[in-house]
Amino acid sequence: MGPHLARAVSSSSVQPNQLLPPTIPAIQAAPAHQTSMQAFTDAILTALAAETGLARDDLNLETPRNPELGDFAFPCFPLAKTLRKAPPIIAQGLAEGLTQRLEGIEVQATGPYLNFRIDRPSLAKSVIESILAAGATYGHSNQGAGKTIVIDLSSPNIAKPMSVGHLRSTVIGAAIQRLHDALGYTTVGINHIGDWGSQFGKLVAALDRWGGDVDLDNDPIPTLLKLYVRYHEEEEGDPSLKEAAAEAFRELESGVDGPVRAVWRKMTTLSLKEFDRVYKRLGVTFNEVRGEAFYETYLEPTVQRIVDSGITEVSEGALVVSLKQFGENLPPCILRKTDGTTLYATRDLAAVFHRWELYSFERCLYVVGGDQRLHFRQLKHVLDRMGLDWEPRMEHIDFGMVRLPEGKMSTRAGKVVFLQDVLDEASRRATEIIMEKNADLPDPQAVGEMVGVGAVVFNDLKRERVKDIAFTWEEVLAFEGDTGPYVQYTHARLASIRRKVEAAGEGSGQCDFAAVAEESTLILELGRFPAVLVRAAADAEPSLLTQYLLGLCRMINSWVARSRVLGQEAGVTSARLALANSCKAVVGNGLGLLGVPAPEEM
RNA sequence: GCGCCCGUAGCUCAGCUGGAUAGAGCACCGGACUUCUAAUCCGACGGUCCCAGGUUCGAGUCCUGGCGGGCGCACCA
Repeated sequence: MGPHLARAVSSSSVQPNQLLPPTIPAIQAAPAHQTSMQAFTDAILTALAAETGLARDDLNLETPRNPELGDFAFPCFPLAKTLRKAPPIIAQGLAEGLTQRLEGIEVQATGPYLNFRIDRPSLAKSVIESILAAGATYGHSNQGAGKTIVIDLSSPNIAKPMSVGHLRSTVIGAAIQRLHDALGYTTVGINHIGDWGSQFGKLVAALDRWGGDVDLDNDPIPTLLKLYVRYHEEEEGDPSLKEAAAEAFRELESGVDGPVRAVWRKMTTLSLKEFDRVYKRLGVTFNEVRGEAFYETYLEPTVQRIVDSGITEVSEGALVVSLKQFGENLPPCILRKTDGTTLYATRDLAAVFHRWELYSFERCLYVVGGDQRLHFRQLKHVLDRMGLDWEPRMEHIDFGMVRLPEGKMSTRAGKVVFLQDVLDEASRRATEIIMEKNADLPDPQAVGEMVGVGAVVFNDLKRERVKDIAFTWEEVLAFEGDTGPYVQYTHARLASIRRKVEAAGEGSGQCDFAAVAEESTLILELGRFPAVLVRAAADAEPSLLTQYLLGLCRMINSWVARSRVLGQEAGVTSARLALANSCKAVVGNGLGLLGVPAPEEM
């Protein structure tokens, strides 16, 4: 079980504005063992360094496209210049010396490449044993020990239902957090709730005017949404509404704890309660759930601090930081409007200062849509102008928009797909399929929820973050091919194999690793898992993991279709079971990090 | 108008931070369930890697300029 699951507090028990401790890395963090694969690559690199006289860090191994050629390859092109020889000659020349230095690794020069092939049985033994020894922590490490990663994720606006668009920040952010947890970082997941701003003036004013007609306690969010839309519409013909909304926000921001604030507080509480139901289904928890309102008391000091740094100016009545030096057409960052109230940017600056002071983070990742690139660029430029050297640690982890085939989603215009509906439908469809395919399964509803929600989550994490997604029901409800259920199914089959073999009393003897030695592409892929996690975390790119799992499962299913575990010679069954269990561990760990449930049966 | 992001098979996407013959899934076609889950597997089909230059021993990958799509451009969040 990953450290992230050890987080003591779930969002469902969190009150707004409550400060909670960050996650603490597990005491018996993943063993600092060198992964099996690194042992081999290290040996090769050391030998190469010795043979060429070059620094190890300058040498790079790659994987041959064609696995027949070898397990690892070293292209000799870069050496051609310094050695003044043709790459194939160099490869030829190095091969002999390397062969002598490397035991159990075959070296072959193929044209300009040096190809390395690890002795099959030792590869199988080494990788499988190291996976089974690490179990649920295989791929984990403590490389991030002592470093804190702050992740700003999900961040819905209260009084609005979550759309499929909100899923992305939540699911991508949560995966990034789990990846860092697995690598031993201390992580702080912050849900920065949008509960502040002039839009809430409108809502308060709307409730003030028509609140008597509606029942807020029952189905609060759609009710609030309707009020908001109505206010927007009627505002056109009645300018007094606009003034009433502005007045309400001014009162809200003035800090007076009067009726306006009471209404606002009620909206917030009701909305958070609704959101928690979705978070629970997604298996997402936060270390801090904080509204923008939390930073209320930090706004003045923040503005003052920026003013004191001498970079502000008054332009057209507003207090701004000019960013002209970063681009002629770059708009300034506005800290305070003409009427004295603050903006989104002001609150985000207050938040990032607060986070820096609290955590001295290694990175502070904002998992926010790509439509806000300019906003984050501006914030970073402000930090830069203030001369803060930690500015590069603030990163906008942007992602593509979810669009409908007919265009951009708009809650106000009713062109929107609600997350709740997607999860419900996916869960229902999955349950239906289960009852049809696996009638004996005890709790089809529960498993259907795992598979349905898993499909939706996996689908969102499948492609590169920055790519836009055109929402189609057909795609989120796909359960075959490159989908979450495909990976879950692979896991369930492996679990089934283990159950059957154990029930038959087989597979407990000595492993004959030669029996699985030829599955080297699969085994090499299993060995790559730790490196995938490292890269996915560094790039804040969960799709590296989803894509890896899809490829791995293709190999696994192909192998399972070809070889049978049960009923072989004892050493063979044991070895195959060990391989199956290794596969199950990797798939299970991978799914866990993505936040996709890994059912034992489906 | 300016800026940022994206452009790979009919569709949705990979392509390991410049390397060997560009790979999957979906769709379509053909095959495999008396044996550990057929949400699977095996096979066939499918490509001017948007276009034009440039850098390099080598470019889908880097640079420049176009084209197409998306997003954004001071008192919204």
